[in-house]
Amino acid sequence: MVNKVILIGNVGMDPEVRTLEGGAKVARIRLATTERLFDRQANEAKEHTEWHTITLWRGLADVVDRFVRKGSQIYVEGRLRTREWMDKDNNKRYTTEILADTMNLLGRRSDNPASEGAPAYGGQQQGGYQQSGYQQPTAAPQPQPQSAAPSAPADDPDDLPF
Amino acid sequence: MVNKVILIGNVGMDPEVRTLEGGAKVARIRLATTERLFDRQANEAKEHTEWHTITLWRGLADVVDRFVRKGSQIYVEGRLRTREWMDKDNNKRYTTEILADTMNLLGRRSDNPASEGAPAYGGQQQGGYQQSGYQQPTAAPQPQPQSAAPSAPADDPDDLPF
Amino acid sequence: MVNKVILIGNVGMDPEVRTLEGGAKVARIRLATTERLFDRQANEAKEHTEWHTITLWRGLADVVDRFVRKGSQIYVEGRLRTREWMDKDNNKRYTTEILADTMNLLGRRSDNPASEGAPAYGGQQQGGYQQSGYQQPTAAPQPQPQSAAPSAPADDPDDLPF
Amino acid sequence: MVNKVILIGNVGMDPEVRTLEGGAKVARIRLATTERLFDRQANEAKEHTEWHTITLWRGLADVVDRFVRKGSQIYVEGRLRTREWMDKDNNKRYTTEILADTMNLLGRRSDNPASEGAPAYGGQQQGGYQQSGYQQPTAAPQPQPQSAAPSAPADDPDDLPF
DNA sequence: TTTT
DNA sequence: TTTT
Repeated sequence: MVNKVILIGNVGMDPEVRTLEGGAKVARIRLATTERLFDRQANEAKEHTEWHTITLWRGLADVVDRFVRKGSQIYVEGRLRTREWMDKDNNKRYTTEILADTMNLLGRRSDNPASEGAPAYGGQQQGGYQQSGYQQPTAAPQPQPQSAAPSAPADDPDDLPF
Repeated sequence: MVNKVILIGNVGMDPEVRTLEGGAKVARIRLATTERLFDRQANEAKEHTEWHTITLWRGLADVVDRFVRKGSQIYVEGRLRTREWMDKDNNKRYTTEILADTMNLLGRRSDNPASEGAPAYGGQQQGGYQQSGYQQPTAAPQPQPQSAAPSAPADDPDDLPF
Repeated sequence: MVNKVILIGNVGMDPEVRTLEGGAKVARIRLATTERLFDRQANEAKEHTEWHTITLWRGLADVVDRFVRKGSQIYVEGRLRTREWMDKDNNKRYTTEILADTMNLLGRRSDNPASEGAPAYGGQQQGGYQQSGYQQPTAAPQPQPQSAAPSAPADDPDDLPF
Repeated sequence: MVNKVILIGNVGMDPEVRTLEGGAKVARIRLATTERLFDRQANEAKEHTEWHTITLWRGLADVVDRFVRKGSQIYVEGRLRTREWMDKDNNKRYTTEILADTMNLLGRRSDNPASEGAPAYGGQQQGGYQQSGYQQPTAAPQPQPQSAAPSAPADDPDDLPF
């Protein structure tokens, strides 16, 4: 009932972005998360880097296309998805990936490798808002770097009848 | 940029549910989460119960109305929201609540206090599916107990061009 | 930097539990999370069940051993871990699992398949506390069902100097 | 049973850090999370900034003391905690805060307002490791900027008996 | 009170 | 005010 993944890490290589025949955009990212852990056997600190494959569709793929590069630090929220495929020897193989529901660019805009020589954004306010999700198929054109689309209904807490 | 709350606990009293003039439904729940912690000063285990106020709108409020009762065990995902209000002495006061984005009933259906004398659901499979969110304004009628609405687009991993 | 998985689902088969030569206990669980999604192509609702493999060590493995069975509904918080192994044809293969940091049994105690014919717990209060984590190597003997160990320091908010 | 808050935002002012008589360090941070939402009534996009008060103890307070400043972008994982207090008119008042379990500095080191004129860290690699938690009272000296302490036991997946 |  |  709940299948949630939350990652913060650095992108290992420039993302792959494709457009399907039907017009849907898909992006794939390799993301590294590094943790320190203590090796009980060796009685010493070690570091472990885990590499994640993340798939992003439509609006999120578009944000990736425009703003994510090798080295970008990002936040991803999504779900685990195991795909089944056949290898060259016709053996069933499984690959586990993260299907993204939300993505945010982290750090300052100047951190972003994609900001070098990037489109000017005409000095606009550009929002800096960074929540994005699949929930917004009707997302307006997205001039903001680091952003996909509005995320939530504005149910006014002042209206509360309690 | 990220404001996320994840709670699992027990409902302290029957929820309040209201319908606004405009027709929108709102529900309010008091949820208890209990944790054990170790009191360093006293050198003994203690228990702390935290009480949360959760606001749920529209489809989620409807699920609450039908299936959540005092004693229900639920999963809630949402955001922190601090409301400002004036007390009787005209002092500014603040109240922090959780605005729910998702809610799930936990446990077996028979656990659910709302299941006593509940509508029969015609012996249907009932799925046990429990994801629900505000993202689905177009949610079909929801025959499932423990559920609000479909949660996600079915981007087919088999279509992946990678 | 952040590699977090949060799952709520049902256990697909009785867990495997082993004790290593060094004395450490390990458990492995297969957990199903089911979500409903809407198939855009077919224009119809579908259901997807994702199967997760979860590894739990020491105290958590012990709780699994005693209280988790096929059918149990559990909450798991952990990290993604990809293991590399060689298949029979000497090909490098990868398997992605969840290394658990926390586990909770959900629902009422009577829901728990392990509660049938279970040890009596001497009519004790039994706590019902369900937070558990690897952080507590010094966990006291754990008489509580559904529990591993205290989870948190009791830094007293009343002591706050702010 | 589960009371979890995950925040990513910007620090609104320099943190307050205190040392209690017993020697424990405590820090307090005001953190802003901004989200865009769509106002259904006004039919227009709006922005909402939520301000959170975060309390951090011991090792985390120390990291805050050394590396967090007004403007820092941070990741915080913690729990909701409502404190009761008396106002000047002897009325019971409640304040909800986040008690941090983990904190990470985000962005590149050069982003960090605390890095200006900061201690040199001996030209070291700086690691970029940022997991930190209360779980590690025995943390070794922490030469890394952006870090508190090792986070996890290194249960070796290669040892798995499955 | 932050950031974009 | 819940639950164990």
